[in-house]
Amino acid sequence: MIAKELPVNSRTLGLTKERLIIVAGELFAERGFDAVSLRTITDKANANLAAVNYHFGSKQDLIVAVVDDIVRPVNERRLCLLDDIDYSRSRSIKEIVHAFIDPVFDACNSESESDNKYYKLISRCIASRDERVSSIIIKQFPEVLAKFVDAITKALPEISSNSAHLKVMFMAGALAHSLFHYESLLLISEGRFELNSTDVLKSELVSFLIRGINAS
Amino acid sequence: MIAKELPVNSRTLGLTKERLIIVAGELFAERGFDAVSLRTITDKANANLAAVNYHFGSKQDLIVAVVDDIVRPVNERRLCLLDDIDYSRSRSIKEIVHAFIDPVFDACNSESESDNKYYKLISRCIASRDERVSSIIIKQFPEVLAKFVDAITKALPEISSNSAHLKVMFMAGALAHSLFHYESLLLISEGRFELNSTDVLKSELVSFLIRGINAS
DNA sequence: TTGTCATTCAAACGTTTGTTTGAATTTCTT
DNA sequence: AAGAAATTCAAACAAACGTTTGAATGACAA
Repeated sequence: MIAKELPVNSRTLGLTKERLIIVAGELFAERGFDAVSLRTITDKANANLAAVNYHFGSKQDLIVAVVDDIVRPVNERRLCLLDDIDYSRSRSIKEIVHAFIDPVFDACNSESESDNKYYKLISRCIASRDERVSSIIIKQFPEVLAKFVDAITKALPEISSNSAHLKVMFMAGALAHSLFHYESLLLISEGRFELNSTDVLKSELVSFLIRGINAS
Repeated sequence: MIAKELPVNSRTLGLTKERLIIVAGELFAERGFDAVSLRTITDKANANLAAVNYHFGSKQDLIVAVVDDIVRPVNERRLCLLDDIDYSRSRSIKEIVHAFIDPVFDACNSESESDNKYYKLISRCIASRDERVSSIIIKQFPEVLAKFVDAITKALPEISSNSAHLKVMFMAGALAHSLFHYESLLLISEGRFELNSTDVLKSELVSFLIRGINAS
């Protein structure tokens, strides 16, 4: 009843399961976790309705699988980049910001398909206002938060722990918000805003955050 | 069938209607617009289930009423503060940031009751990832966005329109994110973060944004 | 008081939701 | 080829949802 171990044959290994994760990710990104029904997912994935419960156990477990697959490698890469920082240099704040930002953009760009879909999905994860999603994030985030707070404190010994905590939160908010509403900004600005590449967004964001974090 | 004009008697004017808006606001803030059912709202408001459809027409119209009542005065106050800025002074960026931030904190503090509930609700509005909500916001936001972009451009003539647009978005993201996750930061940080007053949050946020926007 | 309107109420409606079931089918092992 | 395991499938389930209905209740004017 509950999903067993991995399938036996590698040729058909998780074909349906993988399709479900991909399609669910796209739909969750565009409409949100609540607004997408299992029937919508399974229809688009050419799978049977019961496939979700067979492979994942429940819709909640599908959400966990989708979110975890996205957030975990990003956070691991963040901590990896953070370890390489030399705090004796004056550019350490810049490196801290990049350690936080780069893995997200890299993950998005590595997904050739579905373009901005992935940006929206990952931003839904970062800034989720949904208990069922943030409960997944919250398991990984304490370590990430603590290490970035430590990093900022090392780079800026004069600021308080509270201030460092808040700076990380401001950084996460600016990142998630711009990733998610980046597309609609094109519409809202009524033609006065144009952006052909996320590289511009990223560089603007990085310089914004570097200066912001350096604020006393 | 659909709600008519204002009730006749001022003594009973909108009593149930007002209770519904207040209770709905609290519940929407805490759990989100989707996760709260009409039955939950009407139960807590000591009203009949049909009261929502009678007074507002539909759940969507209730959401519109709740969101609009919160966002409209904030945006009006923002534009008002923006008009008073003298761009010949060097502190104009600081005033722009305050024009964007202050109305939100003022609105939250004016609500004596339900404390951080109001912060979460308004942050759900600012950074809503729900089409049905953002469609309400999007009606007011183009004007607000355009005027803040103009203000930033006046204060920093050397930056591009794209850059100004992005700075507004970064500002909104940092604001919304910190307002919403401010409470959970106390838990995530595992005791290493303490904040007894939102004044500290606000001042840290303001200085963060001022420096960030001044980034070239 | 009578009549009219606004409001409340209990009950039911039709839909959609996630989930479960048991048989059919496919896949792989022996 | 035969049997076992994994997977797919159509169908149904129970629960929750927003909405509607029509009668009951209240308030107020004539």
